[in-house]
Amino acid sequence: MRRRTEQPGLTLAERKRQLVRDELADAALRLLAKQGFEATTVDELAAAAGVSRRTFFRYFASKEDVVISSVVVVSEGILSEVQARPADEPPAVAIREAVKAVTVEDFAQDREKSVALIRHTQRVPALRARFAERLDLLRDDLALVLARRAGRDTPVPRDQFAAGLGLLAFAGAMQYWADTDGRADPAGVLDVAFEEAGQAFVV
Amino acid sequence: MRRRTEQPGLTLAERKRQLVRDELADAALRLLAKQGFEATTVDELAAAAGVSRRTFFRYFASKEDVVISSVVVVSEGILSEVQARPADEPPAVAIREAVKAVTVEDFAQDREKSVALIRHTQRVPALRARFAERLDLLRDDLALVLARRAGRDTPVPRDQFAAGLGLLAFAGAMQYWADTDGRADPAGVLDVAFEEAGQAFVV
DNA sequence: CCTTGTTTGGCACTCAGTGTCAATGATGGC
DNA sequence: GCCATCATTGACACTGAGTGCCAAACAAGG
Repeated sequence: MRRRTEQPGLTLAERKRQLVRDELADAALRLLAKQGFEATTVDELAAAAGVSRRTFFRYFASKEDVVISSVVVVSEGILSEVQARPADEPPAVAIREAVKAVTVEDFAQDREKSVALIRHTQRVPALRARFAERLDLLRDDLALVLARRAGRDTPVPRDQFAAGLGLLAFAGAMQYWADTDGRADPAGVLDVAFEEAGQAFVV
Repeated sequence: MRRRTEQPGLTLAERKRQLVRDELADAALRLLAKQGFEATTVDELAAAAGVSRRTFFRYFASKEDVVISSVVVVSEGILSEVQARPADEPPAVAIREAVKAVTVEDFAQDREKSVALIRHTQRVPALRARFAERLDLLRDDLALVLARRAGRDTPVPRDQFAAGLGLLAFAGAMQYWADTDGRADPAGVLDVAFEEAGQAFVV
């Protein structure tokens, strides 16, 4: 049976697993920057991390997933942040502040890497597609969270649209931020993006 | 050299090509309904249309494309409709009416097939992903059209958000319409969807 | 030390997607 | 009617993603 042996709440095996995952993701980013996404095979990705091809697919479901995995982490962060915010806050504010909380800490960590990642996600068609897919799935989850905040157990259209527009603002802000090479203030960019998004259909 | 031999503006070769395309798409829809998307191989798709596997890929770039191709047609329709509308019309109205013009005629044509197509596009993960991808690409194009309508030659964030929100409304309306088995009035559904979308960030 | 459960690598396989080439079949000029 | 030309097709071979399966290596606890 699994046994807790460490304080951080993770077993040794789990931390080892995370180590391999990180190594795989890092190696992927490196190779990607050097030779491009489609020109890099899974074999190379696995070899660069000192692991077999078969093992690669035990950590990531697809080649795109190595890159997109960090987006998944951010997604989950956004979801729980929104959940944690006061229920009487308007959806736009809740989403904006949730995104702010997650990304500001995350992007400042390693700006170069974040910028590179966003760039690839925009420019490589396969990655852009996967990103769109992830945002689409996240929209559903986010709509559900918004519904629950409002006391509903199933989302109404407005929940869907609020979630969707919030994520449009999020993606737009990320893109703009990457376009400034990460020099702009993330929080400020997000404020502007959400402000603009709110005006999208206003005459 | 290519010669025009018919009035409709299409050469014989082009119409033959369209015929094969349609046959392929029809066969795909049939097989899809019977055995599901992932359980159907390209070999089967090609065989069902009486064509070789290699030829299939000369008509569609991927397995998903057979299904998504009709979305591409609608996309192009929406783009040119928006372009054709008066430039002083607010973006929300222009997009709404453009979508209305394209879908109402298109969906009424073959309601059963349209509903089935939307359902598959929602339920099959691979198709849903491709749909999200297409909407994402369409958003860029639509933003550019909106920008040009307003006298800009490159989109500002608000163009992006207006395009994005409009497509959210479009997708939401399609989904709702399919959920009513195509019994609801498409134009009415679209009006409601765009109205709701406009309220997404309103307190 | 032994047992039990997990991780790993190797192998084989299916299937999507692409390049190449030779055969076929229109189409247009003569 | 005949020939040169260009597009379409099918066959073959190949790469690369993703999966199932099994046996070896490796922890961990009793």
